[in-house]
Amino acid sequence: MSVADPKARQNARILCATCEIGAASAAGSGHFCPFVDRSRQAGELIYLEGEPANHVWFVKQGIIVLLRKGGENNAEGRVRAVRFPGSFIGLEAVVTDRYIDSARATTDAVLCGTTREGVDTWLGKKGAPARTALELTLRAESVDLPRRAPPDGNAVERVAAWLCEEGPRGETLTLPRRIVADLLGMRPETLSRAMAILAERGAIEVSRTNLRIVSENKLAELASGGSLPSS
Amino acid sequence: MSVADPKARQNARILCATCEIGAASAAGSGHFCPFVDRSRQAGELIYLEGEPANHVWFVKQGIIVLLRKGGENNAEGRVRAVRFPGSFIGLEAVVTDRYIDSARATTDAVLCGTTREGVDTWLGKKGAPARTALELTLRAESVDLPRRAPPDGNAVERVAAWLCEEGPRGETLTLPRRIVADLLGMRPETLSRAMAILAERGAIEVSRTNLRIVSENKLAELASGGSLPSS
DNA sequence: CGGCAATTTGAACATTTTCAATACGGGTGG
DNA sequence: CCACCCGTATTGAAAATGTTCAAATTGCCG
Repeated sequence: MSVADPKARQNARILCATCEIGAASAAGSGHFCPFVDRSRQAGELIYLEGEPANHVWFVKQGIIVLLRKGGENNAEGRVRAVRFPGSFIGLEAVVTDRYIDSARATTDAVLCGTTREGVDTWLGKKGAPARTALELTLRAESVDLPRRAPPDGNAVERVAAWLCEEGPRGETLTLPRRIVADLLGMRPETLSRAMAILAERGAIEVSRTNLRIVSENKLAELASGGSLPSS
Repeated sequence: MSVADPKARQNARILCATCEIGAASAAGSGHFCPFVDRSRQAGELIYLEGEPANHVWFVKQGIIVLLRKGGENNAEGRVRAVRFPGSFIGLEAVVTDRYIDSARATTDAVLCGTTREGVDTWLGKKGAPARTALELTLRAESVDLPRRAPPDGNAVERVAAWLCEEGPRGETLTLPRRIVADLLGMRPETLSRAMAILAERGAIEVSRTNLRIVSENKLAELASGGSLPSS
């Protein structure tokens, strides 16, 4: 079969001489590259979801997984994406205070890192088109909720978790149920049943066209599997 | 409860006078904004996954859903994300030839659009730091496969679809099964069983540590529910 | 060579999907 | 302004699917 040697990309290493970041630095305002090499061992945690986003990294070698737990439940978070050499990780630092995922090296890795201020300077003038586009893109990505599947909790828990996150923003509550169901990785019928249960438990009030959060506490509790499961 | 009026954001409209894009344009090389207003009706398709990415849009008003079908199966694609005023859609045009999602207005909407060349000029010099970062971010995003869930097909179909997309790149084949399972929205045990079935059907060969694609055709067939389901 | 961790396998159980039928609610035309 | 229609949302019951938990296997690393 045509699969390339699996080790090839894993061992590939970006050198400063040929690095896009290095090249960009020469073209940028700073005229020098603020990123500094740093090695990580396989399995090592690079940063943790929710902690202050003080650093941004560029992957030069190795494979990094991004995990997101979203709500406050499920202990460790699930893998959301995989990053290879040539990608940034933690770039959300440009638009948020805290990391939106955890990052962990799955192989020995070489990362080039700099501080939040470092990238801030490196990116050039705020309000420039490319920088504005970058920020809007990162911002959109940071509120995208990872596609949820049964391993993330059952239907009721996922709906409750979603309402905890999205509810306060209030925007998505008017979306057609079919769309919400898609986002939560379930069928409209399942969403409907889950909302009926949340309503029955007094966490929300639903009509066919409206949805009102009655108790954020109850919602949070149900999101993490609380309340008697009953039946 | 504290949910803002649901209609508020939906009817909010960004004006050129206060638009980030407009402001950025003044700061940019072009010194004028290449984006032009265009209205869309609720339900209207804005662009289709896979078609040439000739335009980029900025959402000024309304709610847009992004759908992705990924493989060749499931007819219409599932909602992957929701975009509100203040976001770009179709910005992948900067790094790819074709749209990676379909976009559809769920409410009446006002979009500001320009051509691929338009943004290209607007973004400023290629190789500048902010632009490089933008491109790397978009590229990473465009290969991210959305977390999968049962509505996307059963376990066997999802694994087969994943192998069809990722297999040729070969990079992810070496990832620990537990990580792959997470990405596919299933438990490691379920992944294991699914791969056993694919192997039994002659689509792949698996050992505990290796995975080789034997027949891409069979894989594609199984990805779309083909072959006798048997049991 | 031995121990550990990841993967595989098995069987019972829980959940979700399905498919069909019903009930709404908004929009249309009279 | 009201009756009627149509598509979306809800409900029900059976079937399919995935999860769970435990046990066995295997490969890797020291």
